Amino acid sequence: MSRFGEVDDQYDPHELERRVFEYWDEVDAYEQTVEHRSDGESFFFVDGPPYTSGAAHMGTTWNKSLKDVYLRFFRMQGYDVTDRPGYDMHGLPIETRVEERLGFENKKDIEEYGEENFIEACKDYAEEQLEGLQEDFQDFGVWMDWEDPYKTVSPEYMEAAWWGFSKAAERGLVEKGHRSISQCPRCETAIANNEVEYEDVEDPSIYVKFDLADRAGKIVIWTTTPWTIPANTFVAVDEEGDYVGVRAEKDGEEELLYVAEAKHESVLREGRYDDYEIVEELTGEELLGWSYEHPLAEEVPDHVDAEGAFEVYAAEYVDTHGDGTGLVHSAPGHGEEDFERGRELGFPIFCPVGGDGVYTEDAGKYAGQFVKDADDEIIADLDDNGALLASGTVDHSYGHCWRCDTGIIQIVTDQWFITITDVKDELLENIEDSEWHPEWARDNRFQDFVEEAPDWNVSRQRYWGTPLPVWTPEDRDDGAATAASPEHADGRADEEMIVIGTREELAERVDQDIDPETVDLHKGTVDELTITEDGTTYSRVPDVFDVWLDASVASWGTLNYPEDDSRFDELWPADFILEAHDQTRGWFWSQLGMGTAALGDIPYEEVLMHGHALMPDGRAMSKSKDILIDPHEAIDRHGRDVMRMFLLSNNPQGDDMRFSWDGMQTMENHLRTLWNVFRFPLPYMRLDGFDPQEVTLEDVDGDLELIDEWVLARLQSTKAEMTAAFEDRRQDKALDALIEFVVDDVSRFYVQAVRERMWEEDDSASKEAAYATIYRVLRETVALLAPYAPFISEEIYGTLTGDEEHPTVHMCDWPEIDAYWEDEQLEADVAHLRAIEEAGANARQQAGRKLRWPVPRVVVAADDERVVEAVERHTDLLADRLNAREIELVSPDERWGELQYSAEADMSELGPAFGDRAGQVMNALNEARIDDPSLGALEEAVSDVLEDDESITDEMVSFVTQTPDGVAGTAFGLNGDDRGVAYVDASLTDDIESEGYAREVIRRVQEMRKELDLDVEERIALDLEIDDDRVADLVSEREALIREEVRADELRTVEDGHRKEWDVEDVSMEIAIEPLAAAEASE
RNA sequence: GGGCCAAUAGCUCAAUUAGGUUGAGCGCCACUCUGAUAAGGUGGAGGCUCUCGGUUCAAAUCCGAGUUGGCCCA
Repeated sequence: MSRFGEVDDQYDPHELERRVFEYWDEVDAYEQTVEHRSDGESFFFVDGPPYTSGAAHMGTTWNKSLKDVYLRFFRMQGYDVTDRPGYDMHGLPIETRVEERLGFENKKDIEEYGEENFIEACKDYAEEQLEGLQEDFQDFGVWMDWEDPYKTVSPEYMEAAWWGFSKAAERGLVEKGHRSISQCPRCETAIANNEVEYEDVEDPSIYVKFDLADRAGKIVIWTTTPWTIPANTFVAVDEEGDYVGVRAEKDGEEELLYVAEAKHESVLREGRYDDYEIVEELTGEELLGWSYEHPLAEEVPDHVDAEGAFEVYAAEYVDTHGDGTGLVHSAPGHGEEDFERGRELGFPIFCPVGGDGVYTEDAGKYAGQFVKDADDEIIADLDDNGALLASGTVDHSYGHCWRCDTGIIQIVTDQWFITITDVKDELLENIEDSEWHPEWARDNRFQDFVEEAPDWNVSRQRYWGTPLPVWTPEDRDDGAATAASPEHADGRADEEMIVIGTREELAERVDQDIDPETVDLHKGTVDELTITEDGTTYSRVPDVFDVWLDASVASWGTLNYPEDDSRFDELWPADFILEAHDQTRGWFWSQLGMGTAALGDIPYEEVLMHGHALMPDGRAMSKSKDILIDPHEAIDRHGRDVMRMFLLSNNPQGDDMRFSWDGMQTMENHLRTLWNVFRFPLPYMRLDGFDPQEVTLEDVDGDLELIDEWVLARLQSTKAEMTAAFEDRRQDKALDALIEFVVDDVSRFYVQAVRERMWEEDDSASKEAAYATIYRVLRETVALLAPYAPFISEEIYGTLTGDEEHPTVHMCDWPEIDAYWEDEQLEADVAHLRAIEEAGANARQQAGRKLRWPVPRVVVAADDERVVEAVERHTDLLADRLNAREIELVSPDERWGELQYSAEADMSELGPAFGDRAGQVMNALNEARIDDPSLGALEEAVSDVLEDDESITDEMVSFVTQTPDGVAGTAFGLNGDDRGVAYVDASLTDDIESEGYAREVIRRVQEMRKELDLDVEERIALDLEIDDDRVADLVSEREALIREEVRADELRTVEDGHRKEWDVEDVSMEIAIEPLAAAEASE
């Protein structure tokens, strides 16, 4: 780009972004930036891989924008940043999508289609989705290594998963277990607890009476899963709970029922008993050992038959005040807690249900039925058997498969586990080694989650995943999970298993001949491989890994470790990761678990945890319900920089972000302001041939004016504030600081103040100083903005620097604070002056005097010395900004005449002094009006509310001036504290009217010049006719001023020019102008 | 059902680690200004600080119990 070249009049994000994309491509901006930092200190960032189903939504967009802003920031700070993006491409979600595409209903369809074909289809689908995501991310302006993303389906990445798992196995943390798990009966696989999604559904709610075997009466249980009754093995009670025996009467018949004392009324109400009477009070302990009869003993002849079954036992999971009856039907073949307790009690694990949710032959009468379909029949049978006390329905939340939305069932199957509960202490210690933003996410939420976490079931009975690298002896049944295999009830690891860690090891040990360089590790290939050692042949366990395991190894998978071990030692663990809060149960957790199990360490040092993107009305976005804001629409409406700025202006620490079109518009306005600030000095610099390399700020130091020094001081404190905010991981606060600087300080104040210097036609030191100042300000501002809005920053940078600096702004260093230009006092001074100016403008408006008209004087009544200092040091600047002929200062210990006073109360003083009457005293003080600002006068004015011995002290009040007639006054303050009052004396003199009218004329001529679209330098002839003779005289006194300002070389009658009638303060004027250039050119 | 977080102007958020008369930006309305300006300036409307209790002379702030939303867990 050529320096100070012509730029668009209007900020046009789409055209600009298109140009910048082209430019980046042309100069290999990304590659050059990476190369530029290749000698820097390493910074290891790991990308949490998005799942490759569906397009980028606003949440993903926010996430990637956050990553981009921090990676760019770290780069600008000099780090050599690892920025390899990743994609999570295996797993059930993709399988279900592909099943939908192919019209499959269940696993049988897949088997018929062919496992290998299905895996191929899944791979194609994932790659297809990846392309879409990748295009989106690039389109958002995110700079990562798009040429070489890590993919969880690549051989080297799958090897990283194998390696991690094998390290965990070496540490004895891998075992095959016979456990109660959540099973999706449609997908026919176990799913992890964190894949279970809870939804409100209507289920049966039944109360069942179990006949006691060796005594009179019945115990009553409650369940919402009638289909688990066939597997009932025992009933649990709370040992310390209170229970009652109730003699209940219905239709003339009496029954003796045992339930928790706290629940007896509600249970009897459910059973619609006519009357009842408590006949016995017992503790849970007294119920222990009571035996009962299985209510479906005949229907399920193969039911549990073991010593001690069908008796009452104590269990911790019983609550005598919760739902139900205080007696809990327990089936170790189903529920997780039942299973644990059943195993403690040494019961066989009876689970008459297969992985597809269909009852097996063990279920007797119900064999072959899907369990949920059997509920009605079971309820009817219980009723027939006289065991049903009540039957209804209940609305409650029940677990569903996260992908296909099928209700899950709890069954006991064989699964492979990483027994992270064995290293729970280590996990909790490792958490301490990580720094989280926000802190509470680690100390409360994550720690709680880890403390509660059960062993990690890593096996899935599916196809599209990383195969378990486990081989077991062929003659044993270690295959896909089968229900009910009581012989494995101890659930310990198989001593004879072989766990393979790398492809090389695989090639060495398998019987078949394979090439480790080219072997694909998916099921299609590895299922065929066997290992024969010491006369035993081992075959592979057919399961694949839980997809969370894939992502859990990203910290070394990103480095292609173990295949490539060149960087692992130097880089691992990750310096920084950044994801949304749902990842506490996901990636934050799986990485901690895997890192600890495999290497004994947490794989990341710093976590930035952001929230979710919500709809403008606060609802969660949901693609399936079509409740969403599409990032592409946001870009279409406002452009990429604006969308990024909006997203990045939100707090990234834990809080959710509400999308807002207003917020987007605001950001566009800010960028437009920046654009205007940027393009304002360009024509002047171009005209004067300003060369920032020749004329640096340091060269013009002696010619800098106060306002220049001030804006430079503000630039230093803005950099300090931004750097601190970035280091605190609050890029939103950093952006706020930058916007305030650009919009408030540079655009509204500095540029307003220097424009006249830039208009000067002759060369001047002051103009050069202003050029150098604004150049430095803009040059550093675009560097500060670059991580947020990389496109507009690039264009501005290119226009400012031409070929003199880096090819791209993103190679710049993060601007450092230059102590030389720091000036806190000046910043504070100007803050005071701006407050006074603002008050003065207000007072002017009250007095009906426009800024264009000078006023004879402005009186500043200062409340404190700091204001006095500021005004004394910068009187001229203040007079200029307020267009006042004179500034008069009234110091704090003086009074300006003709003023009245009131008092403002300070509640922090009144409170302790007056107690509960403080409010009353405050009101009296606020309403008081006195001529003399003394405590005595004030006390007199509020004497009604004061008691005899009470007085008002200095600390309690501050006096406030009341505006006298003829002068308008407005209080000014800083940070909410009053610092004084600015009074504008708006009286008129001939001289003032002369200048006022002259300025009115100038402004109208300027507007007419603009209407003709004249160049700034264009000379004109001016024709001015004013009806009012007095005003005409006043204006003619300022003829020279007018001619200079509007560049009127000639004052004469204009025949054919641009002519207009104006009404100025009720005086009508006729103005005509004509450019002289045309005439000159023709001569 | 449990845990964590949030709740302040129409919207987004502040309110100085530890109570003291609730503020800003955006949006809206009116007026005004304009040779960088789809800008700017001034004013206005808009708040039982989610509810109910408690502590205190005094609570947006501290404590307790709820309500709503988000996430997590069961």
